[in-house]
Amino acid sequence: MNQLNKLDTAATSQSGRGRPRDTEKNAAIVEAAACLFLEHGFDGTSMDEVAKRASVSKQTVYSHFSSKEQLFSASIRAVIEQYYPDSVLERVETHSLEADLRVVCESYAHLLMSEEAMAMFRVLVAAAPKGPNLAQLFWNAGPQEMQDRLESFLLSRTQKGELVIPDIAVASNQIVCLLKGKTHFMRSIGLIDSISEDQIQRNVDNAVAAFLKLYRA
Amino acid sequence: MNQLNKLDTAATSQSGRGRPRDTEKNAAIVEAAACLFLEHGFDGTSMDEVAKRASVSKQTVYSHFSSKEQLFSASIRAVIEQYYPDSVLERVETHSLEADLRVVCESYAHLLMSEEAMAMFRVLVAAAPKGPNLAQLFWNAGPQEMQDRLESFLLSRTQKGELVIPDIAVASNQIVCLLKGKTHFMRSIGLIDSISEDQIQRNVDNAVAAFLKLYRA
DNA sequence: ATAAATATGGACTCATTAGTCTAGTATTTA
DNA sequence: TAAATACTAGACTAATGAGTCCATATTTAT
Repeated sequence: MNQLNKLDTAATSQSGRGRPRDTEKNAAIVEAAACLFLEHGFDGTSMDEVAKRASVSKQTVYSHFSSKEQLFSASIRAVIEQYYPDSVLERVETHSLEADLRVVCESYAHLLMSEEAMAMFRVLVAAAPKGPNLAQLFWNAGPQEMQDRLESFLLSRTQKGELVIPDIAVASNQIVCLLKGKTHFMRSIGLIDSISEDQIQRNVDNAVAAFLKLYRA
Repeated sequence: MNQLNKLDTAATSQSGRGRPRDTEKNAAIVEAAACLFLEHGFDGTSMDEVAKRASVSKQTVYSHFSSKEQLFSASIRAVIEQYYPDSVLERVETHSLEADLRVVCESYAHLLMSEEAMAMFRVLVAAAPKGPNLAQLFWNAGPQEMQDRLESFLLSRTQKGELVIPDIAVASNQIVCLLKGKTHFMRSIGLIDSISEDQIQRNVDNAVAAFLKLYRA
């Protein structure tokens, strides 16, 4: 299997003269590829399918992206980039600690368990042998970002004296783990293929309760 | 992709007459297949490789297993069956609650994070589209089994009055989640490819500390 | 013995798929 | 207007891999 390294450059030349590449077609290709890769994985997606879905000739695909690996990389990157976990934290109405914590947890639980996040996770698991580049990218844009915001939330509540947390990094990690529960694992291996709002709420309940018992001042 | 259903019968006929199938060859095939599937996944493993590795002709492979899917299923099943999470719980010397809990957690953390468990997880994630059969099998033999034993341990300590646990199922789940921490996730996507004893210990420390704070009488 | 089954190794079919090539058309800039 | 590049449709190459076939040898029950 090809590694997915720094060698991953854009396709062909790009000097002023001649007809420029069609950016809409480029977008269509990336969009189609992202969709197919996320649904069927790397091996399960053929370049012909991508071309067809993007309503573009196969040659055009290869004119924009030099190889399947490169298209894969670009597509996953694109998905990750547009994947802004919106910052609930800045919109939290300060009612009570518990109420706010609940809002944050609910929001994160939905994000963690979304169809898109699960699909991304599965694809990255399958792509793991191709090297850590994509995984790193995803980690920074997704989980790490989320964790940072969570930590700043916890920090502010600590400074208010509402929480007492010896190690904030550990604490925010615990929240995430508790929110996933066993559900994330079970969905990953296809043991269950959707999650009910009910189940999410149960996870949130347990996480919030446990967290408050651990760290409430 | 073929589903992996009940239709999964053994290969050909099996009536008294004629040369019987060589059970050693059968074992060699399963062994080779299991090893290759776990290392390279379903798509990444070819039947020729399996035959070669088992020192057997390709035809023999097909005489024992009617298709690649069936061989896959049989191999993974075999691995799962020989996968007895040994019962630390019955060998726990009753010192203190904390000491015993620590032993149990350490043992489970090592199991959860073992190369074999991670490989199995990755394979099952990739095989998820083939249906929940294998996932179910794995779940029952692995995580579920582990959880049951953990619950009985917690129950006995509850009955001794050392712990106060409103919902034992939830509690044992929490232990497992805390033991995995973010490490399991990161390894799944290949962001890190091995785990240090040190990191395991940190996870155990955190899990035990949190758990005792939550449930100690 | 003889029939029925397995085992071997290698050749074989057939489908899929990444990637290339060609020939013609459409755009864009110098 | 001419050179340069992009886009299209489809044919093409080359490799890979699942599954089959065959001739031959071996093992077993009747």
